Parts: sequence; C-alpha cells; structure tokens
Amino acid sequence: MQFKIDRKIFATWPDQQIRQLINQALKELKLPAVDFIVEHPVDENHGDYSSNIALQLFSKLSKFKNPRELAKKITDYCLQITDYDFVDKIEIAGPGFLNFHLKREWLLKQLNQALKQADQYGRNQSLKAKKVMVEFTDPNPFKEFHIGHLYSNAVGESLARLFEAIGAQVKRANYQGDVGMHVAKSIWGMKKKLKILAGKSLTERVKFMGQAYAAGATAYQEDQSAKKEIEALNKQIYEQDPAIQELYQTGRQWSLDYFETIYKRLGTKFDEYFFESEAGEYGLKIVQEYLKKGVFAKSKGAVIFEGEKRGLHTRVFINSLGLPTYEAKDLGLAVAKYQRFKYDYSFNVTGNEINAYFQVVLAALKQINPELWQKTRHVGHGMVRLPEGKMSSRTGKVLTGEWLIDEAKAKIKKTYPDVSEKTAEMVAIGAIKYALLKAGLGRDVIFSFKESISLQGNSGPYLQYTYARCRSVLQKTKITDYRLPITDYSANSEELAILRWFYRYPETVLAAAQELAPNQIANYLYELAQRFNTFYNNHRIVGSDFRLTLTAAIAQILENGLYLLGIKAPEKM
RNA sequence: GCGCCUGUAGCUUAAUGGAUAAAGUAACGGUCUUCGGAACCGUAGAUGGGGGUUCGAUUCCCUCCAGGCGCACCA
Repeated sequence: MQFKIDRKIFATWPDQQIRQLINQALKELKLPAVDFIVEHPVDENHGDYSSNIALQLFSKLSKFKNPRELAKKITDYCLQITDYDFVDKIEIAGPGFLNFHLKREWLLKQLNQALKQADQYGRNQSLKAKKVMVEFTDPNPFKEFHIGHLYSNAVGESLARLFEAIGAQVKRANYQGDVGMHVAKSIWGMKKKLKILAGKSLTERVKFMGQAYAAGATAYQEDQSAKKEIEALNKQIYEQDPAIQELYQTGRQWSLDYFETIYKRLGTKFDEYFFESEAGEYGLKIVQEYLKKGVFAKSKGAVIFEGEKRGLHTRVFINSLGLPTYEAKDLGLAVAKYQRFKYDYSFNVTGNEINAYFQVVLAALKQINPELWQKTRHVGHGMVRLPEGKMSSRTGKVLTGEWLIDEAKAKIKKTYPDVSEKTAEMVAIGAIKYALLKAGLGRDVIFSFKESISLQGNSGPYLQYTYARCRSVLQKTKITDYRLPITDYSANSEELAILRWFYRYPETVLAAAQELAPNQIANYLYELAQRFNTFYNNHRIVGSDFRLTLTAAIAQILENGLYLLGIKAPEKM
C-alpha cells in the first residue's frame, strides 16, 4: 500500500517552483526532458535549494563541453524570468550544480506565517477526509507492560499525530490478548499464591501477575503435570468456565486498569479496543468460509494457508483442536476494525520480529478481501534489546515501562531538586520518548538506560529546555503580538542560519508523515534548537523586535514539533 | 539449510545516487560582570572486506564476513 498524497498544497513551495522554472527553461532552450532533483544541499554555502539538472542532462547530450557550460545556459534563461519573488540569486558551482538562494523577504514572510498560524503551523490537508486507523502498543493482559510496549506506544502515537497533522481523521486502536496460553500460564501461577494480594497497589498486583506468568511459563516447560493443568486452564478460559471466571475477570481488569494509568502518563488515548477473544470469533468464521473456497487447505488436522506457494511460510490458521490461532485472529481483527471504522488506511505497528508472519496474514487477506488488503499496512519497528540480549518475560528478565519512567524521573529530581513534580514527569517522558524516536524505525534499539534518560545534547530535555528558555525570554516583555512589521532586515549570520532552517518545518512534517519517520521531526527540531542556542549565546534578544519575533516563532515550532513526537513543552523547567 | 533485516567515529545516531560523510556522547581544551550553563565554542576520531554499475556510491547490484529475526498447530 502506498500513501496517496496530494501535493497541491506545496505547489507554491520554492522547490516546486524552481522545478517549473527549470522545465520551462528546458522547453525554451529545446533541451530534452530528463529526471532531475531539487533539494536542500547539505552544505548551506551551496544555497537553499540545489539542482543537478545540468549534470543529468550533460550525460545525455554531446554538444556541450562540460556540465558547467550547460548550467550557464539554463541559469541565464532562468534569470530573465522575473516573476519569481523568492529567488535571490542562482549560482553555478562544483561540477555543475545550480544553486538557488532564497530572498530574505521570502524567509521573513515565513516567520510571520508561523506566528499567524500558531499551533496550526506546519499542518496541511494532504490527507483531507481520509480515515486512518493506527493500531499500536498491544500489551497483553496478565503480563508486564515492558519497555518494548513503551517503544511501540511512542512510535504509534507519533504516527497517529503525524497523520492528523496532514489532515487525516485518525482512530487509535489497541489490540490485546485476553485469551490464549499466556493467560493460562499466568492464572496457573496466580492460583498458587493468590492471598498475597490483599491491600496491594495496582502496580504491585500487575507485577505479581508478571511473576505468576514467569512461574507458569517455567512450570509449563519443566513440569509435565503442570503442563497438563495449564492446558486444561486454557480450555476453561476459552470456554468461559464459571469455575475460573472470577479470577480471570479480576486479573484481566487489573491489567486493563493498570495499562490505562500508563497511557495517561504517556499522553495516549485510545479510541478503539480490540480483544483476541473477539477477533478469534470472526477469524474462525472467515477461515472456515474460505476453506470451502480453496483459499485455505487442510493438513494434519489443521487448517493452513500455503504460503510456500507464494514464497512465504506456510502457517496454521486453525489448529487441530479447532481453535483459531493468532493468524486467524488477525484476519478477524482486520474485519472487526473495518466494521467499527470505515478506514481508508490501516496501520499496524509492531516489532519487526513478526514481519514474516504478517506477510502471510496479509497474503491471506488479499485472497479474502483485496479491498481491505489494499488499505492495510504493517509497520515493523526494531526491537528493544538489552545489552545482555533479548528481554524475556518467561525468565522474568524484563524492564517495565513504569520502572523506566520512574527511574528517569528520580534522576531528574536528584539532578535538579527544584523542579516541580509535574515538570519532572514531563521531562522524564520527554527524555524517554525522544530517545526512542530520534532513530529511524528500521533498526533494533539497543536499550541504554543512560542514553534513554539523557538530559544533555541531542535529547528531549534539550528541546524542552530550549522551549522554556524561549518562553522565559519572551515573558520579559509585554508584547503579545509578535507579527513582524519588517519586510527587510539585514540579519546577522546566526539569525540568517535560523531563518534558513525554520521554513523547512512544513515540508519536514509532510515527509515524516509520508515516510512514517518520526525521527525526521526529531532531527529537524534538534537542528533548530542548536541554531537558536548558538544565536542566543551571542546576541541579546530583549530590546530587538526582530529577535523577539524570531524567538516567538521558534518557540512555536518547538511546541508544534514536540507535540508530533508526543512530548509536552514546559513553560518552565 | 532457506528467507528477511541490519553493519557509518570507542558508544548512540544523521546523510530523496551528488559537492569537504553530519551530530550527540565519552576524552581533552576553552567561553560567562549579559535575557535560564539542562547552554555555547574548539581539538581529536568513521562508511565491515572485495568486486561491479555510474560523470559521481554510505545509498543500487553481486560476493564474502559479522550480528539479529523468522521458518506448522505459541503469541
């Protein structure tokens, strides 16, 4: 599935106009059309936008001595056109790049845009009227909420906010495994020592269930009689046997209540909850129906999808006991989701360990409902690993999300004893989310405690600090409307460095949403904050209308951008 | 064994096939009679190996090496 983005919104953006200008020049000069790029050069001495048109064209033509000669011809033509109000100058550089420098007036205009649009700045309507469902976090009741869930939550929430930022109507979904062997294992463990729980907090009760799960999982592997007991429990759970209903319902509710406390701290609010018990029913029916139509096959008493015929794995959808497996449940889930929300796009955010699994499910979905298949996309992110290796809830070697947040918070309070409780929480969440989101989604996240709660350098707190610093300076004045009366201003180099960076925010938002890459927002904001702090160190802001305006605009972008990462910007810290 | 993913500075990460590979962190050295030092500036340090395509490769292709994940009734 590919996002269909309407780029009309950026038709007047400089890169689009430069592209038009070059195409016009090619036509006029009777040069052949050829693929070329217009991009921001890495080195800003090379201008604000740069094109490789001359290099691309040169390799196709023989009548020019070198690319620079060709570049000169195109440039000369472009310079005759006067109705482009944003280009200051065009230079030919290096092997034959065309470098475009933007006019200061245009840059200053963008500053005003940011202040005028305030919290709407950077948002657009590319996905207007599109419905998008994003499924993420997916913790399992009766087990811990570990830092992997924290990661999935940070990624999913950020993607949801990015989709909203480009105009989509988004529903956040959470899919939770309330039936299955892990529940049986946990309940088996709970039955052994239930009495301990009287008067304990929710956190402790959930922690206890985690331990119960570990005990059950170990016993399942090592003890034959325990294994039989657990399998019997699994059946009881599936059949809703009254004998264990109270324990089951109590434990389930503890988990769900507990998860809500974590979501609240993280700033996520789910619109839709789905459970495996529900998805299983749908899944079973679907698979049975399409078994008749030949999509699935019977083998060794089970119902399978023959993925091997398509270069995938063959997987079981209904096991030989007649119960739906995870595969069937995921098919049921797709349908259940669509019944509740007629989505145009459906994203499923999980760890990439199930990438191959998901390909099989999607291949089956394609046979059953091509329309839904078209709309569905699995987003596999890297896994969180400990330096010692993989986390395992079976051995109890897990770090819970709550532990991490509390540790981060404790460190902040220790380093800065004066911060308020509220701010410490905000900064702790900011540090963790930023650490998780600043890297691309592809690779595994090697969990480093030190890194994840870092307060210096490229960190969430650095951005929050910069925001608070901006706000603090602005509060020294009584000005409330920072609109700029100035249309020309001879900016110094630090000011210019900021001007030449911040107008890129709207295009960064679009790119991040389109490429499913929250890290692009993180990178952008970090660069912005760095430029501001360098400027701040060398110039006094209070007393200059221009600098105050600049500061206000930066604060606005920091706030907007942090929001897209799911991070709050504190007024003080 | 087969398939997928990942290898960039000691560590964590940037870089739509473009120009001198960019930061943070750790190390060392600096900045402040100033609006918030959770800041700023400087020094030193890298594309796993080998081929290929290209005017140009961290990026695409092949191969080797290293690591991770997956491969039938768990989720």
